[in-house]
Amino acid sequence: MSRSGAPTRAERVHAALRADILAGRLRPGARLPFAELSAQHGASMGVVREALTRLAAEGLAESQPQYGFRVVPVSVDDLRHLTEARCAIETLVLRQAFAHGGVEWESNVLAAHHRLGRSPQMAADDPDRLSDEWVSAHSAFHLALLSGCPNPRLLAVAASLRDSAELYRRWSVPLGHGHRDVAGEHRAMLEAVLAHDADAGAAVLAEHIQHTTDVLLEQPATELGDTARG
Amino acid sequence: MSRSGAPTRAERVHAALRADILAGRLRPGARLPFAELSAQHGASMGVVREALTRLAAEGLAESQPQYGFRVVPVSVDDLRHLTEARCAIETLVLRQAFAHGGVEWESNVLAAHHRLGRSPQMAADDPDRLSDEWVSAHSAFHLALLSGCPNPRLLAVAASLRDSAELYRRWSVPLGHGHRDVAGEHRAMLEAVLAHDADAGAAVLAEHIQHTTDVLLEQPATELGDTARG
DNA sequence: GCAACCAGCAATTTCGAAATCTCCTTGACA
DNA sequence: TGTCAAGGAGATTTCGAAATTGCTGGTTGC
Repeated sequence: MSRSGAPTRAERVHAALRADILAGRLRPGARLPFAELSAQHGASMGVVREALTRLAAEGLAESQPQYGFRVVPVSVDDLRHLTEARCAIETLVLRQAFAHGGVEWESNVLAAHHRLGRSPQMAADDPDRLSDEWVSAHSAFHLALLSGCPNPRLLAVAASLRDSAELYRRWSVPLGHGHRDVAGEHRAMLEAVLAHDADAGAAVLAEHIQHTTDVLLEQPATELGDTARG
Repeated sequence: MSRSGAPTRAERVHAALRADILAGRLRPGARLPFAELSAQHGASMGVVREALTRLAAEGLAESQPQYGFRVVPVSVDDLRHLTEARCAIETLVLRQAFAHGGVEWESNVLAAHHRLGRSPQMAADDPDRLSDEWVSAHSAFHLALLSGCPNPRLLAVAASLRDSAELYRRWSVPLGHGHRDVAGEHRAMLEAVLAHDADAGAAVLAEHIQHTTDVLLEQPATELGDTARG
């Protein structure tokens, strides 16, 4: 959005709020009152309004006229739809990456995988929560996978869907802790890339996405239900 | 975004600006100065700012910090990428519509096609410009086609890409006037729907999308070039 | 003659308060 | 006792001006 070295105040608030939502510090469905956010981020209400407007357009918040903004609520149906959309579109993008990606793409994937493998998955202070470092590395690995696709439009769509999924993923991984081999799935993707096997890569990626959702859907409904309305 | 009966001022300005851009009244690359827009729409700069922020997030405008907003520029490369993305994603959505759409879907497509057929394609006052009525009916027909897909996430992605394409379509159709049988392509899609032939429907849709782009790309480069920088 | 610097201007960005609307509480009435 | 209406509190929405930033034109020095 901007390449200048002087980020506007609205951009900073936007980034901070976005991080808060993606990290789960702001619960889905929670209201986002102007006064509180203004004081918290040291900006006027107009600035906060712009940041929230951007978040709403990105699908991370929603606006109800004359009532304010709230973090976008989660729901089982939306998770199903989102998962289906990601399986379809991310595999599509990955196949284009296989078709057009060169040595540089492979190198980036390899590097991102290495960094991911060296990151501790769980936070040091809370073994039930993902570490920020791992989340960052995980996101970077998947982005590296997709970024071999030469079409920025398709890349943007895939990235946007991944962002929305981050809301759900935050709760999925702790729940499925121990029941699955996430690192193995990532390794399988890396091997498919190095072997130039697009079919295998797409299959593993689709399974990877679906698996994360399955873990969450197998949980009692309360896990998703009681956070939907804050 | 809102279902309340009281649209905020920002929403009205947003809708007006969006219509202006999609209709071509605001050229791609043109600056969008606050003072002028404020006076023109009778709203304060803060309101205009929110409207522009939304447009930027939708991909119809772009923001340059400390420099203001401009209508998103067009380019040959972006048109190619956008076309490829639409062919891939819209056919994907259409196939889901075939798989899950019922009688209601078929009826809606039939009705939208009828309305499209009854709309005059070119504006009465200017035979080189599309009529607003036809543009609206055309958009509604394609949306009806896609809306058989039960996945709102996929539908939203497809609709967003169609919006971006509207910027280019505005110039494509007058140029290709006479060289192609748009009505015939639409009829072929309708017949595929009524015959439950997903493969045929997807093929015709992809061809339809690609054809519109080909017409535009065959034109001298000036047509796209001199509007990119206003 | 050319490049760099400085002042002035125009535009965006930011702010805080006034206006408007919604929701909740309180009270009265059937 | 339940229902409805009016009032008040809190929030969002809107506005206009001040502050900041980037650009333009003229001037000075080499």
